[in-house]
Amino acid sequence: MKKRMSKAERQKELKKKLSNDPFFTDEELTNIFNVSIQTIRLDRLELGIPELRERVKNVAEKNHSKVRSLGGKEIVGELIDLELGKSGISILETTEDMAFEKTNVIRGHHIFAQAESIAMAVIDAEVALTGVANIKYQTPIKSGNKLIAKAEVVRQRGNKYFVHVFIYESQKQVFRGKFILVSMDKE
Amino acid sequence: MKKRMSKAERQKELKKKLSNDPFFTDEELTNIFNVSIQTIRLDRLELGIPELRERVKNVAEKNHSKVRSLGGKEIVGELIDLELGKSGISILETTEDMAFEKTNVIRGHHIFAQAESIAMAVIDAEVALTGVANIKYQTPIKSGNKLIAKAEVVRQRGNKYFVHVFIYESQKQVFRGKFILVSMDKE
DNA sequence: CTTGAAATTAGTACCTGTTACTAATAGTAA
DNA sequence: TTACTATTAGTAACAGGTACTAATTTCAAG
Repeated sequence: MKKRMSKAERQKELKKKLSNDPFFTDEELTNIFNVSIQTIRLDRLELGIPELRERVKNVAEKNHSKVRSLGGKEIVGELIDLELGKSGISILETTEDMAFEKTNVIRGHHIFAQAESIAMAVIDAEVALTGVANIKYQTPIKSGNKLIAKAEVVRQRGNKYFVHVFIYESQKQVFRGKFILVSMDKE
Repeated sequence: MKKRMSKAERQKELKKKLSNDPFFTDEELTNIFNVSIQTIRLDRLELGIPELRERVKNVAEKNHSKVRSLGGKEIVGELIDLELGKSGISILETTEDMAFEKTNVIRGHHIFAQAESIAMAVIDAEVALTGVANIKYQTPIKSGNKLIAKAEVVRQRGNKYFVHVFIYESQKQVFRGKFILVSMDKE
């Protein structure tokens, strides 16, 4: 980036640059755009772009408060009732970032994760592992809806548990699945 | 938090507090623990906890660069081969945060997500939705392993696609699933 | 009670990446 | 040439620290 571009162009570039990488200091930006630090600051002011620390904080806060939809938490959805070894209920508030951008339809694995999650929660064992699952999605679900998952232990044989999970969205069943979970209590 | 606790106790609390909420300034911490700011700084020094800005930056960086294992990206795993409408291959590098803390066994939905993802990728249609999936997990997978998913379109009827997905970990099959995907090209 | 070490507090200089402001200079179009 | 915009320069102040020195408090053991 040697050339000096026009103000408008520079600001457009600046905006883009910072939106997909907010970690630049003003000083680093002076080298990139080959203008003085004052110009950069003026640009940020005009564009309403906050300072580095604010930008970084925003990124951090966004990803911190998020219930870590998947991966982090051991349970997907909010556990609202649990009878260990028998049954359990969980609620999952679906959000935009669980859906396909174009259609707003919730991606299947989120629903699956909620189901798997509640299925494992009801098992009265330290650690469980999904062995086999026979699942059926019934309706596409748009983001913004609350999903209520009900799990029931239907049978137990040795360290194998058979759990049925049904997920509803405003009375309508939208998912059902049969999970076979294997406890691995003693290694 | 009125009481003055022992040094050891305070440091334990401090560590915990900052690990699940890194956004406190030293000054805020003085109020929480009812000690001087110097003590807080000494504690952080002894515990090797960096300053607020560093902590925030770390959170931001972690969640920024991360391939957003699930949710963000439209594809889970790295697409390495694709013949649209026919077949596709993807690789997923499993990491610790996809696994259960205690056992290091990868959580089922990550595997499912990879499978669903590659299944949808091979479909020659703008948007697809998982209709029915009949899946089987075969072996527990420890984190750190590479999963290779192969998807194949076996049949197409109207806007319904039948896709088989197999996932392997070093030659061994660890998952198989049959997906029925419904394209929703024209609303 | 006294002494000595650990723990805590105080205080200062300095650092980064800024905001907020004032003022000078360069570029450009009428 | 003039008027106006864009850019640059420079300074004071701020938050949230680091790094260091030094004083003060606490508290248990002799």
